[in-house]
Amino acid sequence: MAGVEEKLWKIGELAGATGLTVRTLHHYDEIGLLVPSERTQAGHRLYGGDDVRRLYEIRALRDLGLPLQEIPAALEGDTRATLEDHLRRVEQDVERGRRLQSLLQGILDRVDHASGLDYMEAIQAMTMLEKYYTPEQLEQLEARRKELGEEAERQYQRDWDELIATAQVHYEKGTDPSDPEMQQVARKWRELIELFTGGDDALLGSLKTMFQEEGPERASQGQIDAGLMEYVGRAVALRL
Amino acid sequence: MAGVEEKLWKIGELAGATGLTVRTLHHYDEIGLLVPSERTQAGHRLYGGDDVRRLYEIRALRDLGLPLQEIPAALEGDTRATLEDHLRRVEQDVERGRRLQSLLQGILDRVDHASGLDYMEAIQAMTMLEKYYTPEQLEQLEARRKELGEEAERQYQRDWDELIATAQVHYEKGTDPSDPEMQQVARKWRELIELFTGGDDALLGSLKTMFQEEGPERASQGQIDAGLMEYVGRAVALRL
DNA sequence: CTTGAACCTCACGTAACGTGAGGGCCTACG
DNA sequence: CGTAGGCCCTCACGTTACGTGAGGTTCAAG
Repeated sequence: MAGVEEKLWKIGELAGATGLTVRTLHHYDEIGLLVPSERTQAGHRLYGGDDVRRLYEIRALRDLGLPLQEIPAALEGDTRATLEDHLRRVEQDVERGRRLQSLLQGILDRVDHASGLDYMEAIQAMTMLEKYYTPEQLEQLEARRKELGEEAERQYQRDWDELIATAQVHYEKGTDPSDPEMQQVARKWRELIELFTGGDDALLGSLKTMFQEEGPERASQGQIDAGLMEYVGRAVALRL
Repeated sequence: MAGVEEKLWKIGELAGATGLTVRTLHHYDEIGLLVPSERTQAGHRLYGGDDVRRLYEIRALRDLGLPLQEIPAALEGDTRATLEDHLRRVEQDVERGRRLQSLLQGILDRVDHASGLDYMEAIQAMTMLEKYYTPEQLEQLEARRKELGEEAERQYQRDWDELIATAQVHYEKGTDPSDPEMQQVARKWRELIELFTGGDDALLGSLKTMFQEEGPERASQGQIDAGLMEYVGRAVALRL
């Protein structure tokens, strides 16, 4: 079959035919990914049929998100392993993205609905929540919040604000934890927590862990200090 | 309060305290993100309380994946808009990642189970499927394949291979489409397609569109050429 | 006064090209 | 036959968020 000249492509033609840019083909040449098998005397690149076929394969793998560096290996038989590795990376990326997404969503929601909370506080808060609650628990909380609606949530926030203020007053006055008024506070306290956890003991556990490890100030966004927490803790424990 | 000197941090101390590297702080200085408010005579950087607070905010926003370029805006009041934009980008990334994930998974599955299909063919095939089927339809197909199990799928492949071979023979012999033998083929053909679509008309529609726009050769991975397709089409349409 | 630690300023490398800058080659048209 | 486009060539810098030396200065302890 000598004398049968196959078509040779100039770089611009090949670029036009494949939808890639001339610069991209230059780049592939530079890094040795696709070196045209011929050049004209003037140095112009000429791509043969094998080059073109290789380019189509390169583009297919690139479009799958493979790093250019890994494409030669994939074209020489390590396809399976290369693609499996890549899939694992993609899965991890997606997972990270999802966590980030719910984190951001949580921050924006929190700033919308919580009273007087600025962005940095909301970010701190959500970051802490991500640390102590599992993704499922966070979804659970999110779901119940949506179920209750915005008004109920604002009311819930107001109830807490008021309850904490009342407790603070008793704490400063030195009211005994067993005092009926303080026990009334304690009952309401348990009730609000129950409303939050929805009776889920795992959620309650995560909440307690967070308060223990971060301390009441951070866990409550500065609403409850260590002294007040300890005082309320005693009243709640009495269960009179 | 004059004379009350607040603590000034040297770059190494600040790096150690925040978990960042000295190089990172250098970088933030270079790009103007965090310029230390003081320097010693020798040129050593000194960070004041305001600098430290700003750094914590910077780190929080950076950890949310915000580009450094957008952090100044976020720190000066455009927080909401910046975070919302960012959330949208993250959502898009996750979506792209998910599509890519199912594409890769599909390719690997296909190479595992389809007879004699190499990677480039599998990639071509999956890319084409992604073009004609909605993500939901792809999930649906995936789900049913898992439901049926590997053996059933291999059997399904063998059934098609055999049926196409038989049809090819009749096509070449010139058997009339209305011939009982060919009508037998046509019934089996309808049956296998029904098995594939599970009776879902939308799926059937996508399949037909794919065969029309890509042509039988590409859509069938080279198993069915235009002539055979037309011939079988006539036999199937008869419904004797 | 001398070290060793900590600090400084360049400056290159990373991934996959985009975007000129400055300069040859080729072909059609006047 | 000269020239104007059009296509080609080779640098080489810019992008993102730093990592990693190189080479030299300053600080704090002995």
